[in-house]
Amino acid sequence: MKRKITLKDIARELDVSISTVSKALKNSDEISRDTKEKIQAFARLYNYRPNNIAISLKNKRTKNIGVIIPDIVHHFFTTVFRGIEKYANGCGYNVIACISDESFDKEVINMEMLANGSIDGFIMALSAGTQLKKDYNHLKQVTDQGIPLVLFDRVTDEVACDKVVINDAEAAYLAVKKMIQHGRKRIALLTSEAHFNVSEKRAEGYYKALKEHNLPIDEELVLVLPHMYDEEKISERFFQQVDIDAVLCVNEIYAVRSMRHLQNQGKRIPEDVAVIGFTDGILSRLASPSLTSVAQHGELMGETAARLLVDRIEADYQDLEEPVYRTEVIRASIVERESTDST
Amino acid sequence: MKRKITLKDIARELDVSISTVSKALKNSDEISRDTKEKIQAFARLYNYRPNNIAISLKNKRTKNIGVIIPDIVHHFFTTVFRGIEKYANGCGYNVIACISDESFDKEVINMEMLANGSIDGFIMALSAGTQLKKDYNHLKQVTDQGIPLVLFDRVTDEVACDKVVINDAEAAYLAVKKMIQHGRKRIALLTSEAHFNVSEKRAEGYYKALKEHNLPIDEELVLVLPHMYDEEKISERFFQQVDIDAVLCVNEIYAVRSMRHLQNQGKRIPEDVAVIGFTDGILSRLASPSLTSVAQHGELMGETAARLLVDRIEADYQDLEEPVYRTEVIRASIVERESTDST
DNA sequence: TTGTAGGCGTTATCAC
DNA sequence: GTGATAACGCCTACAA
Repeated sequence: MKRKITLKDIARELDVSISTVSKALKNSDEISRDTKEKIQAFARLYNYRPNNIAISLKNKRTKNIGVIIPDIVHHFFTTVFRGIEKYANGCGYNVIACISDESFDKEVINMEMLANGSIDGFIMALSAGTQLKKDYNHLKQVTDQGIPLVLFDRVTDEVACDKVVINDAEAAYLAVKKMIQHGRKRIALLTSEAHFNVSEKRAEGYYKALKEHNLPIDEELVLVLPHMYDEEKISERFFQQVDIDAVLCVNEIYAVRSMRHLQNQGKRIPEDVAVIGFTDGILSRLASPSLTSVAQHGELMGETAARLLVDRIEADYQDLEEPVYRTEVIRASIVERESTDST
Repeated sequence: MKRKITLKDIARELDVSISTVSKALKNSDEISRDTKEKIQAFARLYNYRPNNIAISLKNKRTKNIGVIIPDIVHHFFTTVFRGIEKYANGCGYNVIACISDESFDKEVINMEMLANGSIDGFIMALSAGTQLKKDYNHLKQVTDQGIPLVLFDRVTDEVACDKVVINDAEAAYLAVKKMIQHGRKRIALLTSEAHFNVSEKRAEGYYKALKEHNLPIDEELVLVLPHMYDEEKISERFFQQVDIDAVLCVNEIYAVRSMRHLQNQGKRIPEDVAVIGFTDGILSRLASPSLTSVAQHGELMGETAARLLVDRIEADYQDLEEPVYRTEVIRASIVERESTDST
């Protein structure tokens, strides 16, 4: 087992000083050709690699990005993560991932863990717990220390930082509008509890579309599903009770499940009921009928967030004066499949 | 913007030496009560946190684990990741994630990036590219340097290290056997190219079950799907040509797609054709009919891998002599749903 | 009880 | 051309 070799080791072996070795390996022209060649050959032979940790300490930058997401099982976060990873690796950054599990406490712990020198900046989506508690002190502490932060998807106005969001309200509006234009009149909304602020935005778009087309707003047609609790049964009962000809669901899981319940009741999709979901993931593609859905372009979102962050990290050294924060909007698009009327 | 505060800052402000501060914050009883209280109060006020990087450099351990997975969009890897994260965080470790994207080159680059001091150990599943190339030098280099490595799922005998696998062959065997016992006679296998060694194992179990029950082995019934290339069309044609009463698929995507093709041909599931998939993910649960599938217990797999790794990392300091590597087998189980005959 | 000094691995500055 | 020195932030054996 050959241990890691350091500059010091090389210096000792070759009987030169550490700084000579350092310079030689950087091909500095302060060093004679002979010495450089000797040192470089030796380094290659022993597979010398500079120690990242030491470099981090010296440079006060780690080339690591901390990512905190609420959940990794949801397709959307997974694709965002992938986008971040892709862009970050391209710039020579590693991605340190933490999962808050929708919990405020875990989010705080993870942030503190990473903020003490492990990373150069954060990318995160707020956990449900945090949104519920409306306590953003851990975020403020981080930004106060001058650590760049980019929020995506689940954001808040309370924290000054760069943000990446999708035009949730508008996308929902367009989806509902599309169904209305195809003659649908009784359109249900399946959403999750309001403290997930994206759900709120999507509901907003839903209501707006109804109003604009003079359709009555019937709260009976809106189902707010509790998080992780008996969702299946509740939504099944819901569909037995309401009389509808279309549904908008705030994620693809709800949408696929809705289709199942409706089909079990003998309804045909899309003839009797049209269905649109959010998150254009694998579920939407493989469902039968395949699901029309709002693509959130998670990978692009991740790349954008990573770009904003890296920009901020690398600019930080130049101007220290009151930064102007940006909010980038990723435009969602509707992918039409079999669960809605073809145009 | 209050910058990060260091021991040195505290020492200067309070006019004591750095080591006094260090000791006081560790509550050493070398330091007088008075001094300790003064220092601790000050540290709390300014929210002092030791710099992880400096500690890593000093201790030569980072409390980071590097995880390299081929893909994060597949449900299985996601759940494994989650398991790793869970266990690791519980022991105070962070998880640095890299995605090899099934590419040998990216795998090598990621490993090198992390091996230079960023992490205390690796957990990984081999990329398809690596399995195809059969070049494991990057893994050997890592283990040679004394960095602990745990392989999971996609492993190789060529590298001496801890491993976590599932009993793939046996699970496939049991799945096929179950279908045979229900009277199925013409059982197809949908698998992926052989260099994904798990596919090979699963095929092994398939053949074994057929042989044991004296069913003819008909290569016409085995479809090897190329990776990412026209999978959909190829499998559709396959189902049009063969006459079968059951299918085993090596993942849930294949399985759900198979059901669709079969249903489109007017076949009823499970009456006409029984279907079993691997990976008991959300697709299996939400498919209609819901899919009987082989649960790989990814989260448990991740936890197990993390446990092996942490054990190894923390033992490393005691005994340096030829370690005995372990291979843990996670037992897959069959989750019965609607796509097979109920017992 | 407190402080000094050396070291972790690297780089940058400056002297020889 | 080469080398000594200091510094990044922290820890600790040892000296005072």
